[in-house]
Amino acid sequence: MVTPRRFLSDKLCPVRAKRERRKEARPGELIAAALDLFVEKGFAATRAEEVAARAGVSKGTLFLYFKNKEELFKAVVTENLSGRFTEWNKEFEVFEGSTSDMLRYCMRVWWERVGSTKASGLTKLLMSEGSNFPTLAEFYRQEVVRPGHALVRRILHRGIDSGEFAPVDVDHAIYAVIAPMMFLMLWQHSTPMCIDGQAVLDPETFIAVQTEIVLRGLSARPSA
Amino acid sequence: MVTPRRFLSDKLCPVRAKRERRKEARPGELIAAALDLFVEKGFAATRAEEVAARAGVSKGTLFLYFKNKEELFKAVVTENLSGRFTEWNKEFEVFEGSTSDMLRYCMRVWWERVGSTKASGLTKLLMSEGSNFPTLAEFYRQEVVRPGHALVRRILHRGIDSGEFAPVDVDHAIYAVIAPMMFLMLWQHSTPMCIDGQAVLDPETFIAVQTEIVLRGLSARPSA
Amino acid sequence: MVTPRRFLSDKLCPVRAKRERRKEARPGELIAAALDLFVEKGFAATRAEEVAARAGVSKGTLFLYFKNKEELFKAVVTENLSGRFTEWNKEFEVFEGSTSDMLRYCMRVWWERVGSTKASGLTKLLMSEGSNFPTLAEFYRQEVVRPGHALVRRILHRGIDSGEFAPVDVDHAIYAVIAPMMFLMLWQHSTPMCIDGQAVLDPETFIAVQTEIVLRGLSARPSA
Amino acid sequence: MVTPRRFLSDKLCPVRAKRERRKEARPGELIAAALDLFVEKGFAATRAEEVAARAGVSKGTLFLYFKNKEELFKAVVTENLSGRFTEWNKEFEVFEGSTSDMLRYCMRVWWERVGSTKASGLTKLLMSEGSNFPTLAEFYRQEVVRPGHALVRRILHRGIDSGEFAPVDVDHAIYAVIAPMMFLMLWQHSTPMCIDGQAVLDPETFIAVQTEIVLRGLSARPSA
DNA sequence: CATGAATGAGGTTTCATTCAT
DNA sequence: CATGAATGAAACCTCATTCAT
Repeated sequence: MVTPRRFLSDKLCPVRAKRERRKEARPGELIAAALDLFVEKGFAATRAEEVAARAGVSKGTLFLYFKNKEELFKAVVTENLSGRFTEWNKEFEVFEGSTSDMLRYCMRVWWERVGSTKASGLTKLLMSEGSNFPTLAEFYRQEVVRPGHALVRRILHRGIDSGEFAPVDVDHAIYAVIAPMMFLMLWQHSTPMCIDGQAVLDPETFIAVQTEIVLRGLSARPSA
Repeated sequence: MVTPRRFLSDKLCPVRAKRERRKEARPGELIAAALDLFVEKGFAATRAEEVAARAGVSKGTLFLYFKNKEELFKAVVTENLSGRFTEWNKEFEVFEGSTSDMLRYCMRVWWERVGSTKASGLTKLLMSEGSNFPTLAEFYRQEVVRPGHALVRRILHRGIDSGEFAPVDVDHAIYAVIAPMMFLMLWQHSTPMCIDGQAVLDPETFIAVQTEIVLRGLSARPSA
Repeated sequence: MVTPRRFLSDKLCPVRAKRERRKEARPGELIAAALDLFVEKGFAATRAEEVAARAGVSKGTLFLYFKNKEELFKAVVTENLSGRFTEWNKEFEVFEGSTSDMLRYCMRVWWERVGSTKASGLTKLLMSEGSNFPTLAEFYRQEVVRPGHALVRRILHRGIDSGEFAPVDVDHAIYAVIAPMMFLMLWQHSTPMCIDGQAVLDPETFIAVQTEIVLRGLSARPSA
Repeated sequence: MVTPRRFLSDKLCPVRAKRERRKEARPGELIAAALDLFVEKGFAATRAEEVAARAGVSKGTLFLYFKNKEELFKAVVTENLSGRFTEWNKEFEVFEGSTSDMLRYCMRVWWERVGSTKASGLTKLLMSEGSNFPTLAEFYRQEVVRPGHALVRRILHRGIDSGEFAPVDVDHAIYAVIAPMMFLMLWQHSTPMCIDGQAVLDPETFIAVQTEIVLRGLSARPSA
């Protein structure tokens, strides 16, 4: 993220200047702190100063790295969600095996890398506060929803093309795949709603079961 | 929408001054306006003055009827959610028929009277902002979650006692019933997340399908 | 500025409620305080809270009457400068006498009602800070410069049409009239530049002398 | 623009390292950049970092050469205005010819070396912001106003002593000489006030005309 | 009862200045 | 010498809540 102009002298001086190391680490630390707080309290209720404090810097420093709170939020989304789609797209390009396995793999990987992490809270945040912050909502749609849908769409097309899946309206079928993910994300970040905080839903089982249901629904050969 | 406590006396004295009737209607109008705005923008982002304006009164009047914003919110919850449990409990006490039908009826009635109304936005609100307003979260748990769970628990016990349902851990099974409701409420109030606002999920079908799935899961006689 | 809804009851109660009287007086008090401070310190250096304090109210009250600092400034300009042009235009429409006398009258009246008052500081302010606040500069151009030029232009045209003035390029001649005004305004508000604050320039003499010079310059009959 | 104090040694050692020359040029480059920005935006609105950037150095470097923004401003004034008085004083000491010609020369030279340059913006700046920065105002009075007045005063005394000028109160007459200069400086840096930015006033003509007017006014022999 | 003027704590953002490297 | 990361005081503006009328 930062152009390391001192590459040569760094070689000569392997113990990089502490200050400079911090400088490169700062954006990441701030983004991490912001992710925590945004997920915990929402966008509006998170105070810039608190993010800075959690990252161990002062108020002013935050604005040294991010023009304003919205840009900070966008960076959080980019770092934790949209930035990963290129990697995922590549994985799926080289995937060999049935499309059913591909979808299973997709769901599992999503759970491991997003659903079960704090990043899933960002989705909930957008659902709650999106209408109050149209800029953020639009950014999220462009950077996360659109590529996410595209990824799922590709899988569905692959299945249909190969004859594994019945030919359905892909644009609608997408939601059958995404709905369980959405639900899990919401559920996870709404535990305060459960009395006594009982953990009742086993997410991995839920994902597995829902995946099979969806697959059966999509299958070209109707289950007997 | 507001329980008219003086209904009878109104009948006896039909010429009651219009102004006085307005006076009695005030809290209800404020609650209705508040419901709209809370659901639309969330608790924190809703300004007291806007609620008052939508109810056609001045800012000061709002605080005449409700000590503060939190009390207003509690009134909204009471009026739209918790206040209805007594009525529902009664309905279910006199219900005759199989427990499966009872559950089907429960789900349908919930959808008609809550799920499809603005009141369902309150649940989403609590999920989003609950952690920022512990008092409200606690109030909601006591007034809505607890009686809601109790209602479902009673249905499940009835089914188990009658042999219709397999004997399961009721405290956990509750969530199987509630989860689809929760999901629908969240989904409904998060449409901005969908690209192009495609309406994809038919709520009534969703409820029906999920109900049958749950019933099959609960059934004492394993589906062949 | 405020619709007095209580006209009748005011009649019955001639000692208007103190609070309400204040309410109607507030904008004016705030504008007066703002004029003082803007002229004294400039736009950027004047703090909103200080304006409020000088008007005897708190920070928040200022923003009750003016959306933001720029709107406050615009109100100050409107109240003290642009609002007066309609009155002036009328005066000049009914003016009888030579155009030379009309111009003399114009200059004298300008000095009495603007040049010698704090309002003249606004012009200096715009000259200094206009480029930092393009919105304000544009507003001032539309609301003050344009009608001011129009007024002078009309006088010049009248003189030319009547044969008193030589036919000149009016758009340029305007500046011959305005320049002495501008200079006086700047001079007045820049006294700190004079050592020991010696008052050296007698404004009324200056205006009179400059007026005659301009008149001689405009005259149709060349001075012998 | 910067007085190269090491000029001679540079000649003796032409191969002096470029970096060192830069080092000596720094203050001058910073002062030049600061002049530009101060004149363009004013003192308060000019950001230290922007000055540094325009001079091609980092923020820290600026404060290496100038203790703070005020000292930087003083250096700008010294370099562009007060530093020149010694040179001018010398020129006038050796001036031969009538005092009228001396005054004409003075005005012309002032226009060429100050009035028409960016330095003239400093005067406008002080007029606008002087009251917000008393230290700077005082500095300017001591370093520019005082020697400027002294210069003019000497010319007037010379004329009176030689019988060319009528014996007048010199302290007041000074302003007759200075006023046109001030006006031009203000006018020049306030173009945004003109509608459509019409250039109307030809400065050199203005200076020439005003000079003659002043001379006639000062002359010992009343114009016929 | 009803009003709406007034308050002031609290949040975001800017920028001169310092100082470790 | 030079850098630029870090600081924190200060300014603008919002809004829940109070209270005189």
